[in-house]
Amino acid sequence: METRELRYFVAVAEELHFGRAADRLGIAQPPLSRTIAQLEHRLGVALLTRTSRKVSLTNAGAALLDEGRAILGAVAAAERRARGAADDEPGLVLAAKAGGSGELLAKLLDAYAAEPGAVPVEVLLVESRVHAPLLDGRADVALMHQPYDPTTGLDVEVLRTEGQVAVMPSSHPLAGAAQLRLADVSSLPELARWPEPDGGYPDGSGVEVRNLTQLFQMVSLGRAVAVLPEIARTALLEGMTAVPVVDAERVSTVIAWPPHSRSRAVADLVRVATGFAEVS
Amino acid sequence: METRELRYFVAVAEELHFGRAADRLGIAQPPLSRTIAQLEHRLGVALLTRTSRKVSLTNAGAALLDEGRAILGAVAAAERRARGAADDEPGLVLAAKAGGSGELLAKLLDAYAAEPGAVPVEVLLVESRVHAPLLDGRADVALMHQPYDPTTGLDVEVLRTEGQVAVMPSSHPLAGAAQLRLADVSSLPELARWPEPDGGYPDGSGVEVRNLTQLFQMVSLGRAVAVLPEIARTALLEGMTAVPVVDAERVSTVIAWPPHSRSRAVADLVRVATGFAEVS
DNA sequence: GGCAGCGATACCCGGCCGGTATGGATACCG
DNA sequence: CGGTATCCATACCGGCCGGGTATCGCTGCC
Repeated sequence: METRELRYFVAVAEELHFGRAADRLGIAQPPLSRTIAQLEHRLGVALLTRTSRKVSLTNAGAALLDEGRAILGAVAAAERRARGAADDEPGLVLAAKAGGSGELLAKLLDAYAAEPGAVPVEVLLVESRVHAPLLDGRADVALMHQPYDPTTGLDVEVLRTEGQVAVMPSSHPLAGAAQLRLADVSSLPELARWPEPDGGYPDGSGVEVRNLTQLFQMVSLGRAVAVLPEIARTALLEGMTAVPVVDAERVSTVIAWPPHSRSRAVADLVRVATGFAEVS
Repeated sequence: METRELRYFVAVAEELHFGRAADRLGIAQPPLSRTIAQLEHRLGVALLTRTSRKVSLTNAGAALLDEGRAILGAVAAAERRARGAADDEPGLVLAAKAGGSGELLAKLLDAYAAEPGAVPVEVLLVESRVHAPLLDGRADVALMHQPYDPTTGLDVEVLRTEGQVAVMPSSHPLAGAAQLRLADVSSLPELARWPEPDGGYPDGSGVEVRNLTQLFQMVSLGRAVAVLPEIARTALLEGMTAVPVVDAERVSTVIAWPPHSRSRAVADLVRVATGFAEVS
């Protein structure tokens, strides 16, 4: 199976339309049809069922779509990393969620910079989907949060685990409580909504926010409530209160890297991170 | 980058010899040289340094070799799984180390079989390198042991963690001890040697064994000593003694599966495994 | 200095990838 | 109910590229 075939198949499987897929690939439709047919023939299984009006995936097709996407990502990552490794380990790229664990990040960078043999670390701040830059090779390491960020296909080490707090305006009826349960909060109409992995928002009446700055502004305006890791306490603004949510799932801050990364620098960074996470 | 190019590059990088690599690939040497040169040109980096007497890897080449092997494995796995998914989820293949955690395995199979919607489970017993069948698609799930088996690039759940014991002939001078430290055992000349991941054996004077049956036989013959997870106690033969090694690293039995495996059956099996591991 | 080994280069051929034109099936519409 | 638009498959053709053989150039080594 060649990556060309895989690219073509993924395009068709995503569009479920040969014409549009061919368009997206920048080729004509007939060669695309032919290539898919050849692929199916060589695999010995049908990947798509097509009537002349509708294309849909078979089981085998669905499986191949999943794996194919991962493979194409890995190929892109391999190319990028091979190019990057050419100029003698020029530095690391660390991805982190903007506004995430700022203090931990700062400590990590400082501690690593003090290591003998440390290389320059570039920080790549992303709004969401922190794992994406790891999978396509734009970053070498990432700080992520379980269970929020998918860590599938990555190697991880847990750095810190913490409970969660409900962050709300100090004027909120629940702000006086010593502690809350998830049920108290989850049904609130002003519960802020975060983007799903696909970029859309879940249903609900709360405001839609994309990052912590927006959220905090909304909370301080009295228009939102959210459940966040305890560390968010350190960033509270005027007029905001945090109340522990005792039965909320515990959140782990993890450091993650792609498997098969034998880079000395990544190994050092992970060691430093896990090392000082224990004493702090 | 096409998988053909990657296959060719990996062959050359492993052989460090264009002629032998071409032979292994079943093609002539000139097209191979040309393909590698094209790949380097497109990537914009040198992957190999060749004098007319010696071929060696550059940094970029070493990086690409690692990732390339993983990608080729993933491609093979994708093909196999696509073929497998064709006949409507015919069953699961579970890989486990032969003689490993037999009792846990039996309980797992029983518990899963009792689940509603359970599919037939085929057990693939392997001598070593349990992760290999997962990576190339021959198995869907595996029981592995951390830190012995590499779990890089896999998703895992820990099932059980246990200490280790030194297994030795009852006649051994240390057999009377209530407990031992690693230092007491690691320097023994009769310490059995296991294959490394590459199939070779480490240096030492102890016997070379390939599986538990061989090892136990050697121990009962008075010719070997080994450090094993506690569970090995249940399988001791006549004339063998197990003594706890208090400072040995704790060993975790984990259930592992390839990332991006959305199969219902795998999810069920993992749930069952983690569920009863807690109560047992 | 001759020779053996190895990778690079030169050149040719055939297959395959991509293009255009067209066919056949199906849903939709007047 | 026939016409039409849409969409995938088929037929056919041309150019590129992947693979082959022959050979060159370089480098250790006896």
